[in-house]
Amino acid sequence: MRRPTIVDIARAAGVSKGAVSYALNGRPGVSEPTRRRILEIAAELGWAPSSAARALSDGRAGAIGLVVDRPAQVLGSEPFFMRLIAGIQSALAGGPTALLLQVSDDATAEIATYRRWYAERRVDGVLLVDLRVADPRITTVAELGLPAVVIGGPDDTGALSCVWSDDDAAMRAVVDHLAGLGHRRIARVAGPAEFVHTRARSAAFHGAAADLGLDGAQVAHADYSGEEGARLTRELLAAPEPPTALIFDNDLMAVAALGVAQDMGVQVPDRLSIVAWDDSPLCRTLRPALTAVRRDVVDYGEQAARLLLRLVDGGPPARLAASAFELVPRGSTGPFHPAG
Amino acid sequence: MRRPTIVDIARAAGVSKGAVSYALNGRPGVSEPTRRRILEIAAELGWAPSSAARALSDGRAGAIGLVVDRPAQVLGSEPFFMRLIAGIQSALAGGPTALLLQVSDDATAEIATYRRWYAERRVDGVLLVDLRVADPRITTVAELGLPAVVIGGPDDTGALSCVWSDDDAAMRAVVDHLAGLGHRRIARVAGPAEFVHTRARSAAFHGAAADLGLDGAQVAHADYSGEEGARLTRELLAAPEPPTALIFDNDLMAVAALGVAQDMGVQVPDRLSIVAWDDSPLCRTLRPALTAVRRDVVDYGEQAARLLLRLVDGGPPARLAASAFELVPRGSTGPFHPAG
DNA sequence: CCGGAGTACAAAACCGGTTCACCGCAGTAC
DNA sequence: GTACTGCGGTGAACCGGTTTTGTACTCCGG
Repeated sequence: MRRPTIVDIARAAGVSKGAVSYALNGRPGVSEPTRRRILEIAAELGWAPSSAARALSDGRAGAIGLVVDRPAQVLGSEPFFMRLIAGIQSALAGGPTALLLQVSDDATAEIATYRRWYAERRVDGVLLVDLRVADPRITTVAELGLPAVVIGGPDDTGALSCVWSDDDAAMRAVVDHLAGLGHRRIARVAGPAEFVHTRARSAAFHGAAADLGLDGAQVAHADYSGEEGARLTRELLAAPEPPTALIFDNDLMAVAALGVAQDMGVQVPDRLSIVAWDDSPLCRTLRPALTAVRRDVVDYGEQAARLLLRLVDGGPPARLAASAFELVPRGSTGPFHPAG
Repeated sequence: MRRPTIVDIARAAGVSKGAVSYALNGRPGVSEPTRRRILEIAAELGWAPSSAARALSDGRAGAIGLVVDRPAQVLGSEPFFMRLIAGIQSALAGGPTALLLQVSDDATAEIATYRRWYAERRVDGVLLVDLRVADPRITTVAELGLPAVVIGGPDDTGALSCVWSDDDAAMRAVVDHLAGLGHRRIARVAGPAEFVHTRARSAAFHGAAADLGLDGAQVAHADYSGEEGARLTRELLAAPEPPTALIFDNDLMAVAALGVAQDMGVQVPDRLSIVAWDDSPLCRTLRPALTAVRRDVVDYGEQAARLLLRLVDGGPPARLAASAFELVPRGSTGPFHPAG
């Protein structure tokens, strides 16, 4: 049962290859009856265009690429990526474009992947996630002329298109929320400082704290692991004047903090408030449930993929703001009660 | 800066296309000096073979496909998939094969994806995950003659190759562990019954319980969400003679159980022991830390991808046992202490 | 000195599509 | 009646590789 080609269709219909191609692509050049006959035969034979042949002929790969550069361990516990991918898919669904995924282990390999994909004409464009400060990927894709959309930004993206989420506004909402509950000493346990979104949030954090006249605002950097989250929480709480509220860059570190607080006999939320970044089923499920900053990650990915498709199609570059963050207050935040 | 083709190389070297192809592929047909010259020029020009042209010519797509068919929400909170993908990647790393990923929302769409990938010659083979009872994918890929490796099994895989993990032995280890701590009434909160691995674990669970003469063994099915995990835990614990140990099919439901137990004033592990399936950073991080069943998921994916590559290369079908499960006892399991 | 084998390459066919150039024919304008 | 136009198609070139076939030349034995 060989896979049929347009030659098979042409033979069956008694026309030339070219006519079949016109008919199948809905272009002028064949009469209506002929077109119908060809389409019928194609359907009957179960024909689908060879992606390789089409790619070779029209110079389109029919695929976009995404490289995710985080350790496998971390990836597993970050709901963000899978939801992002689901969103990308929904933008691609039904269309002729597929998603090429690469999970990398270091930034150099990631760059090499982009170069290889470009050289092999495997992708028509790429999505860049986890933007770093002075990210070499920016210059690489620009140099190659490879269409790209940064998921993140809008700073430090060079001239590239991007879809960004307003971390600044979200962070201000969080700090407002905590300050409104009476907190004055707030600490942030962030991801690696090399990520642009980490810096953006830290800047927003300091800005909001300054605006509100909060004195004890401090930032500590971790690697998103529970271990480091626990360690930093312990250190912060052991200080002479410990913070009364902590803002974490992911849910896992917040979970670790919950455990540390329990070990140290610090009641949450009465003696310590906790906020997680990016809401997740886990945040909802924990006791106390975690106050979290939610955004529509699926939509985020969908918008990025859509923009990339337009870009590949020759559309103009753009810098889109994705749907806004939303603060979801839950049991892990509350007024500070010194006496427990 | 056009991407160089072998014609460019041929012109620069003053030889024919054919000679360049021979040289680049290390086949006889060109002299050593000529080969060296060609390779040098190719390197200098930064040449890489067009995947489309190669695919068209040798009938290989240079890619394998994976369809994951779970709701985006669930996917995000299951560390399994990302780690599996990381493993697949490490088998593909350095080679000429890429990974095509599809996140689907229903089984019908998944089947359609396989058919389309086959018809478009987009992939050389596929990986099947989350095997279902009487899974239509099995017959589909068999009918198409599309090389496939089932990640799961070894039952219900038809004639397909598979890489499986010994859920039976793992479950027996868990039940032994709990029985050794004195537990007699054990319940299992499982994933959907349509998954083969769910059934396998349930069968093993009942088998182990029977072997040990445990009377109160029961299984309840959920959808992996915290909500259902919480609901079923509440129901189970509200029974006249509630189980003293619960085994969950993922970590999120176990987290929910922890919360419910806390709400009901049931101490873990003194009055209730909890076991999670597939260890995760979350299990380590929680207080109490969750006793869990660990397996090397990255290796699992790597083995599956390797087997598929061999299959695509004409290798014989195989049914491989992946690296074994390991029970990791932590604070969530212990002897039953009626008096707290 | 000739036939046969082997070497090192050239030339062309092929994979399965798209697209361009051309062509016969009917209808129409003049 | 002729020239022009548009329609509906054919045939071939082309995309960038691989593979097959063909060929010029060298080396060797007899």
